[in-house]
Amino acid sequence: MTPSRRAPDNARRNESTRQAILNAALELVSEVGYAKLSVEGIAARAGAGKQTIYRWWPSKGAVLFDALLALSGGQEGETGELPDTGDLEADLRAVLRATADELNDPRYSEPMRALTVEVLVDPDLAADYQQRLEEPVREMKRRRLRSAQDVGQLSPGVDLDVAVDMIWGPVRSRWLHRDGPLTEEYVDVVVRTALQGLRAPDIPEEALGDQGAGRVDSRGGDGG
Amino acid sequence: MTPSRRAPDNARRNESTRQAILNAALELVSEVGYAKLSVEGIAARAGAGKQTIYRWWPSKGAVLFDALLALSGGQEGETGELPDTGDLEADLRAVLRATADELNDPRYSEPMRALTVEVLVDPDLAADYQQRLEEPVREMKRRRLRSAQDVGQLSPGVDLDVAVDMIWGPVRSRWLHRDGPLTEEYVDVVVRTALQGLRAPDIPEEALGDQGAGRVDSRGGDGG
Amino acid sequence: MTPSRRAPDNARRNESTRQAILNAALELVSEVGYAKLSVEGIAARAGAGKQTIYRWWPSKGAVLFDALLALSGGQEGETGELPDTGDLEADLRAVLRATADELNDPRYSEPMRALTVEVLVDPDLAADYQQRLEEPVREMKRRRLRSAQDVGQLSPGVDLDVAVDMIWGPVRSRWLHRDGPLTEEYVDVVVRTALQGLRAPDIPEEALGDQGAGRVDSRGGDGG
Amino acid sequence: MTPSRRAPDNARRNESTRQAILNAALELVSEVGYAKLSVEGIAARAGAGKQTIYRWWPSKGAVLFDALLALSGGQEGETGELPDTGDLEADLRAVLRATADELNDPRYSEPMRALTVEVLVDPDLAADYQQRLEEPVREMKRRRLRSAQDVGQLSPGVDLDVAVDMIWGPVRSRWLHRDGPLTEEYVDVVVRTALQGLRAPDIPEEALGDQGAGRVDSRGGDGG
DNA sequence: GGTTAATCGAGACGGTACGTCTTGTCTTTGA
DNA sequence: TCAAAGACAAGACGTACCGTCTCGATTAACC
Repeated sequence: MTPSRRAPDNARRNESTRQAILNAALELVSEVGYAKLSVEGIAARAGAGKQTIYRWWPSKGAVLFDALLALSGGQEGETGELPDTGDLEADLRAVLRATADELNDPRYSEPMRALTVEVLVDPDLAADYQQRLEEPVREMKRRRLRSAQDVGQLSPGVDLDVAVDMIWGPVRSRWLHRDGPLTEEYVDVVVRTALQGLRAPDIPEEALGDQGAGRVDSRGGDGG
Repeated sequence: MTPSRRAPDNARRNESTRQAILNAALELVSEVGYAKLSVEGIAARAGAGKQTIYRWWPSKGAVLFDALLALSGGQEGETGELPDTGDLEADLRAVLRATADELNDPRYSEPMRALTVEVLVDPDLAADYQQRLEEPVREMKRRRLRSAQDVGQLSPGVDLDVAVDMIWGPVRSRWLHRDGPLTEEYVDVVVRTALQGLRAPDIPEEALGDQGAGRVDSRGGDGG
Repeated sequence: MTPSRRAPDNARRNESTRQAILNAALELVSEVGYAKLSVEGIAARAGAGKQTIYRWWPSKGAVLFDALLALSGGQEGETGELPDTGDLEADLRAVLRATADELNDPRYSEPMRALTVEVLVDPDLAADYQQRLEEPVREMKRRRLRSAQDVGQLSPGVDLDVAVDMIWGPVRSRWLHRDGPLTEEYVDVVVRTALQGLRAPDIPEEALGDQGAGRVDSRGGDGG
Repeated sequence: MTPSRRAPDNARRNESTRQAILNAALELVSEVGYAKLSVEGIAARAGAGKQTIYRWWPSKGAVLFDALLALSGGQEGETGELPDTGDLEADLRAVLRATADELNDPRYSEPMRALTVEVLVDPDLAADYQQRLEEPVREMKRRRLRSAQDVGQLSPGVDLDVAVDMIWGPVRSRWLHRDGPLTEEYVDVVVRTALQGLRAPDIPEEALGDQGAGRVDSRGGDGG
């Protein structure tokens, strides 16, 4: 895109100030929570002027978004791939356990929850989020499921977006709404159930390995 | 509970003022959105004093919660039951279609989204919400699923909370995050998949009745 | 005047806060000068909210005006009279010496200079100043001079506004522009010189040529 | 003066940019008034960088001062002389009528008022103004009055600075404070009245009591 | 039925943060 | 090698709401 007449000139941007602002945003959101996060506070903590923030970001949500992206090291377009060992269930289990670990770490989880909530509320931010994070990630998930269809581990008639919803939806939901703890057992059961259905007879215990019983205590104290 | 020294005396409460405040809150949240909803604005619209609001509600989220409860006509404890015709899949289909209809009506949906988001963010409100709405409803869902287990329509080993997550989670998630439209086809596929699993071979078309193909176009324009 | 719907209700005004604001304004204008005087600073020093200032005054100049009025103890309409011992020159000398004393006291002089300058620059404030201070004082001066005309100490043909300008103009000018020190000697000479000019009998009309009468309508519309 | 280490090298100065800046300052001060005049605005209008202004002028007041000097065509030191036809009153009348004409022209008057006010408020600018404009002009006025003393049109005992104040003070005051219109009649009356006072023979010393001599040292260090 | 205590509309108050504006300095870039 | 362009830290502007706090003026309950 040709830089428009009014758009700030990215080349002149002070990178160290940008870093200071993103760090300040992350620190403050951890310390005081998103509701009490303020542009003034970020600027003060970063030793920056407020105008410098307003020059480059449209809202505090956008600052936090960039801060989290930088934290995940995730470079813009770079999506990567989900693991594909040929065993869909095992791969999904690994992926979701890793996700659960991240979501159980408050340093990452609390800012992430704040951002997620802000995205629900700010349509401009939502568009950005959708384009730069949500859609690439969802496509990555679809690719892994398509590959599973190719090798007959997933019904060929299944809509891949529905499949993504069935597998990742419950975990995201439980995390976001704090419906219960995100344990390894929980994600394992979700993966297995999504793939086999609730109606299916229980898998014999011996087939489960050390993942424990098919029935887990999935509800309990939140701890938070 | 004995009324404490400080608690306001419910008996003296002016009911018409209460109604005016709840109505004003609903109107304003539709007109300007939750972010721009303010206690001052509600008071002005309702022709009430700010103190009158602060006397009876701890936050604007709490006002909105009461407003939505009143809107749903739902009286406090009264839970009701999910339909139980003996056919679990048909019953769930009916329930979720009705839910989808509600969530597709912006008059109900937008304030509801606002409240849901506020609950994610305000722990005090969350506790109230959990106790007065979330838990009773979840128990109602669990009861229906338990009944299905009793008649062998659901695997006996399944954790009922996980089951609730598998069935309602994807729909709630898709609605809240605006991942795609909440069509009848979508909820039907979710119900069927949750019960049968993604791995299962496609159900023969003739068995589906007029619900259409097993594969639906579940993604597309949001419509909202 | 009936209080208009939107005007703040003076009865509810917190008098001690008002005093604190006026004091803070006076202190700050002495300490940092008018240019660096800020509404924020006044509010902070007074322990008041900014809105409280904006509720009651339209500008920092207006605050300072009220502060100086309060300082002079001058109650709104109450004008008082200049001394009238029967000796115009002696009376004027006494009055101007007292004025010079005030203007030589920086505690009064510096805020006064700031206000005077602001009046030159802010038309809204100027109107207020004109009505509440300037005009009543000028009328008081005119009254004293009129009385001198009655007893033959001032030429009957002299325009009283010109006379006021001739007597007080040089002093005000020298003070405001810091053209030199305001000593007793200076004001004495100004009084004597002005009166020698003003005391003289009218020049015969025929000697004036076409410059018109000795008495001109020297006051009137400003013309913008 | 030898250019100090820090002073910009005048030889390298871009004259057309300097002109553009002075013109922009004059235009803007007419359009928006001094209060809303900003260095940014001048730079933008002149197509110059802000730094170019800050390099050559210490403040926006200094820019305006130079702009007005350039407008009056007045070259730095060049003072000129007041007319001297031998008739003091006629000469003063002519000079003050011309002054009044200038002050009645808003194109000149409004920037001039702005500058005058700024001089009252900015000591650095005041020093410059005093040295480059005020004092040379006052000396010019003194010269004319001294010449009048020599031919007996002005009392020999009169302090020339007081005389200048008596003649020009009321006009400057009336203009600056918008006390009334600056008509030909007004300036004529001021001149006549002032001269009648100043022309009079000195009052015998013994009549003055202890107020001291008729001639006072009315000028001197400001002390501030 | 009169007393009395709480609620009500209203809105001032001390605050915090907003998003904008300007200042004066520093940095990059293009001619 | 200079000047335009403009990013930057700083901080005031005037506005919007926050949640608390008086005010009188109704109510409503209890004597």
